Amino acid sequence: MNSRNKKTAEVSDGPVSMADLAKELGVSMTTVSRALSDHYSIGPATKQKVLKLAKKLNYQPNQMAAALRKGKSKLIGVIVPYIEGRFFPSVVHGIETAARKAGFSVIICQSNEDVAHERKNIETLLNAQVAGILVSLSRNTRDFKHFEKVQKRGVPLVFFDRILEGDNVNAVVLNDREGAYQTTRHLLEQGCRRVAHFAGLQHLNIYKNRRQGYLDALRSFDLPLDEELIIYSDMTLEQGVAGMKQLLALPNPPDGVFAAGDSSILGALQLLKSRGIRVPQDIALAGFSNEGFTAITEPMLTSVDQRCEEMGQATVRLFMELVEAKGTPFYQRQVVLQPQLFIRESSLHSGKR
Amino acid sequence: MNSRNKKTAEVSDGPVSMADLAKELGVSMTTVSRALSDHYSIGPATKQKVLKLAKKLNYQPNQMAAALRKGKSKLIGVIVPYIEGRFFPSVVHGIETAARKAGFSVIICQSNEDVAHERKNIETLLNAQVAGILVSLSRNTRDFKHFEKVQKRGVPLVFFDRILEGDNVNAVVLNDREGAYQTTRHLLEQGCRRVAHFAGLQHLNIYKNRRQGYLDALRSFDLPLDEELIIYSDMTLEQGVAGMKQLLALPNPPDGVFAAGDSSILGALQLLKSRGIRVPQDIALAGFSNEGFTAITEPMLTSVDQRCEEMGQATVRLFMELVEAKGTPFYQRQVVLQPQLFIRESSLHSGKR
DNA sequence: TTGTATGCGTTATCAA
DNA sequence: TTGATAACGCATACAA
Repeated sequence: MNSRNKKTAEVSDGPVSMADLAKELGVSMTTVSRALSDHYSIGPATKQKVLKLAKKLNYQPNQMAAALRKGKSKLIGVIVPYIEGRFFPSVVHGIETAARKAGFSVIICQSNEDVAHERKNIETLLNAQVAGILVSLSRNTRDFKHFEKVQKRGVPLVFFDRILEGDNVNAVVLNDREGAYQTTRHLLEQGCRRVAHFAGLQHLNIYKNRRQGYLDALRSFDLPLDEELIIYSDMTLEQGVAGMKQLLALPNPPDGVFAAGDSSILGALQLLKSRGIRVPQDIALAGFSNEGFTAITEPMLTSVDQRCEEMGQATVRLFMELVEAKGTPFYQRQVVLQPQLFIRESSLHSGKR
Repeated sequence: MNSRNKKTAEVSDGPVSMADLAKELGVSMTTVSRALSDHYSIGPATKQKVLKLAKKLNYQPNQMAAALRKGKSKLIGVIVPYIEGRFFPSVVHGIETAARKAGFSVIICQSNEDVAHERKNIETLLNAQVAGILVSLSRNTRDFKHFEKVQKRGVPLVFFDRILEGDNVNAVVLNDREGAYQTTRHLLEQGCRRVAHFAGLQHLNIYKNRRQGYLDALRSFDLPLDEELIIYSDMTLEQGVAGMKQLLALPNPPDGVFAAGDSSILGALQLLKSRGIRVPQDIALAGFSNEGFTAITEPMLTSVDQRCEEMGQATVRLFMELVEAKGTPFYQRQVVLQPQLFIRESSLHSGKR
């Protein structure tokens, strides 16, 4: 016998189970289960009866039990390097919104830019029986090993933004190359002839591609590549300051800078202002990410928007496709979002150069 | 018989269960369970044996099963109005970090500033058998009803930042009143004598308390309260612009503004600059939240830091206390964090006024 | 169309 | 110190 006495019409709180409904109605649990899950073989009358009582008693399915039984929960695991700045919070926002619409909840994990954390996160999420894992790689992730376990278990895996290229994976990315190309071309079209580039870690797809786009644009203008105009760093604000100093110290300084990140271009702007160098007249600037502050600085900073929300939504959508394509063994898809260039004062001038 | 054949020394992927370990070692599941959960009644020898094999076979406990059995998972539910700007992402960052350290994962929910969503979030989290719920209220939450179910179920509930006052709840808040008091006093000490206030929705504790702090400071300087100097709004940037216009149109405009939010003070700054009014010489400004952009504007904006990270950590810590105080029926605690005023150019002047 | 019985992987109760 | 066994709540194969 059960420890708590079975409720009849009695108002008792605590979760109502399918067994409770079955007992109350004098039917089997199977019937209740079928009614609730909209199964095909069930009489419309019984179904209504069950649903009505379920509503009346405020029945709430125990997700854990269902998950245990099915080996899959209604949880989606998300791994991001961190939750700060504009990009990741916005993507997570998009993911959460889209996931909830599809009936999933979202578990958040941070890798703290560390592959060891990332590995642990994977374990955690698999133990939680998540229905899928969405991940943007930590900066020091360089191989795919810890993700193989996920695939072996048949858990849908979607990468976004920071991915390992070359591998056949499902991913949602921004067309970083195109964004960088457009931005650099824009600077050239404004009259710049020596455009420098603040580049990020080149093993990350996003920074590699942004550099490529920069190079593409130079080539399209038949301009030579000058390696001393490319400064590699983590692109913090401080490194932007330092990079700009370095560029100004060149015998032939640039007349424009395209940075693969906004913080560094902000640093550059601050340095230039402190030295009385005019932006954009003397040196034009453009960044990447469309951070909130780009519309606040003076002059306002030209930058590339990464479609954070859309990326989150697209990632969930791709996950859903994987869930539905269950049968298809090697469903593979890459979604590429188009960046949007926001042209602001820092790169606009009246074409005197 | 099982569908998949029991592994012996065979290398087979797929999760290893306690039963697998038991079979392999020729002991009972109970023993394995005890060894793994560090139970007291188990021989050190057997324990080691079990742990060793567990490590070797990379045993991973199925959290769902444990959760189902115990009625509680290792998941913490977090409900925030949205995941954007500086505050909520940072708090979530702090929560996630602290929670993971304690062995919990975090499920994120957004209420989208809507109490109906908030109700749904509660249901979702309860169905997921979360071990606790941490919540910062939506702006239109005005009663406590939907949280009673949580308490009835004995699920620890901690509010942070935006709370319902008066009720006996567990909460972590910033001392908003003190922060506002310090900031306003600072403006007064700088020589301001007519300080205006951009106030937020007064049914929210945070904005009510910030207004109180403002009033406290005026009183401490024996200054009269002039209601036309208090502008109520949602404190967006646009409303900051509009509010500033309204203040300038007064027969006797203010010489300082303290805003309960940074966006609105930014709006004010932009308007003042566009009209050639000097900040801080003509009008001094100070905001609240210490948003990233406050250190970027010209002049840089004085603002109050809300200790986002600490708030997240403190909230998790309070949750953990509740878990441990399981026995104590009416454990109640409020944690109050001290704000930190960052004084920047927008409020500093050489004391000529 | 409905019901019976079993198992998902743990933990807890009781007995040995 | 150990083990056998029964739940937790749900979903499904199979029988009726």
